[in-house]
Parts: sequence; C-alpha cells; structure tokens
Amino acid sequence: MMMMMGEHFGWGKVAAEGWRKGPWTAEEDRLLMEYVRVHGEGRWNSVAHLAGLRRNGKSCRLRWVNYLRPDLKRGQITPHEESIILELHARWGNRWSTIARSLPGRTDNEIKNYWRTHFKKKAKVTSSRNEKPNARFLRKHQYHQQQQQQQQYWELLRQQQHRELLRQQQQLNRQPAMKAEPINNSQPQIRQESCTCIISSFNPQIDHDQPGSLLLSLPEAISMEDHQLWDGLLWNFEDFHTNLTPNSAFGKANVHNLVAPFC
DNA sequence: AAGTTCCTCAACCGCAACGAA
DNA sequence: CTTCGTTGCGGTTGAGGAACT
Repeated sequence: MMMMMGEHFGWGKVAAEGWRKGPWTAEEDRLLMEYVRVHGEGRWNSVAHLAGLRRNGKSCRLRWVNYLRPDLKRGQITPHEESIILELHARWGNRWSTIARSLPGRTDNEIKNYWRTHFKKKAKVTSSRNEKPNARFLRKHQYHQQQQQQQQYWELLRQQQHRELLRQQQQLNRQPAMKAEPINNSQPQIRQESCTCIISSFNPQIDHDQPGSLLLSLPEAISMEDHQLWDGLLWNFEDFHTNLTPNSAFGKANVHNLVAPFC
C-alpha cells in the first residue's frame, strides 16, 4: 500500500542500491523500534539485515532520532523554549544539535525548522521599529503567560526525568547483562545542562556571586528596548542564582564545571 | 467554492569528523 | 600514515494542510 502511495507522490521508491526512500510506514516504525529495543542505538548500518528493513542506516538513525525516540517531547515549542533557542542561536549560530542539547526532548531538526519558520520571519517583521501598542500589549501578556508556563515546564521536566529513570530501571531488570550507566536512585533531577548552557552562553567572565550580573552581561548588541524580547530568557535568574548554595544540586562548583566545556 | 499562496515538518543529501583496520 | 566505513550535522526539498483571496 505504501509503495502505491510512494509511487503516486514520487516518494517511497526503491533507490538504485535497493534502499527504500520516502515516508515511513507504521510497520517500518515498529521494526525499527523493535530493533532498538533489542540491540540499542547505534550500528545503524546493520539495521537493514537485523530488522528486515529496506532502509539505509542513515534513514533509520534519522527516523529514530527525530521521531521514534521515547524521550521526545511532542507539541508546540513553549515560549520558554523559544527564548532559549533565541539566546543560544545568538551565541552559536546554526549549531542546531548544540542548541538541541539544551532543550530536552527536542531534536535539532525540530529546532532548525522552528527557527526557519518563526525567527527568520520574525526578524523581518521586527526590523521595523514602529511597534503598535497592540503588539506591546500582546507581548506583555505573553510574558505573564510565560511566567506560568515556565513553572509548568520545570514540573514537566521533573516528571519526564522521573519516567525516564523508571524506564531505564525496568530495562535493567529485564536485561541484567546489558551494560548500563549507574543509575542515581536519589530524587530525579532536572537536567543541569538546561540551565548551565543558558548561563554559559553569557559572558563566561561574569561573577556568579553578584545577583544581577547575569543581566548586565547581556550582549551589548541588545538594546534596552529589545530586552523585552529577552524576557523569557531572563526567567528566574534571580531564583536560580539564589539556589546556588554549596549544598544545593546546583552548587556553584557544579555550575562552573558544567559551564566550562561550552566556553 | 475554487484557486493560490503560505506554513509546517518529515525526510533527503552532501560533507566532515571520527575510529578501526 | 592511509584508507574505509560509520555516524552526526547542517542545509535543503517537497508533500500536505491551513489560510487567504
């Protein structure tokens, strides 16, 4: 059936090498998921033989990474995520995979697509500085919504981490022979990269002991007028900073250690 | 209602980096 | 050191649906 559809749209045909191309069928997805469940990620070129898929390794990897991975987050990019994307893109440019690492559950492809459709367009629009009062109101409104969504976001992250932890443990119980990273049994924690990447994207010289110094170290290119656009980015920096006690999960040493690789 | 344009996103391609032989 | 296979990344394409005229 899929072949028929493929032929109709010019997709799904079999390449010269014998590989199928075009949209994936439910059956192909099932086979790929089964393959990963049994063999784990990697060795994509052996998928064809071992899973009975007529897809090349590249195609399988892409399908898994962008669509089938269980930890993927579905749904719209939140304003919080959007601000992270904005900030990280300002720092790293089109390094989508790097940006994606700071957004748990989002893929580089997703972020890349989002950027192209939203910010490229937005850049054109906001180039005209004459902003209508209506737009200002909307942005303010959006900011308040963002504050609420941010709280929900952290809660979701916690839950997601917790689910992942349970899943890994279940997997371990099923396959005791498989090698696996030691699992921390303590309270599930939010991915630290999520926070540290944002912090590191500012001036690495900033004084983490000075509340507010993060804000002051914003790129000079950003005018105060544009700061509203960065509202989402500056979420809770005060709170975040306050929590950087030596005993907390986000101890200063931790932050510095984690920040270093990115600077 | 029909035609056209715009938007979104899955998937492909080419290239570069990396590691093993 | 070189070659070759594999993997990951970023850019691009195109189908399909939504929005607009």
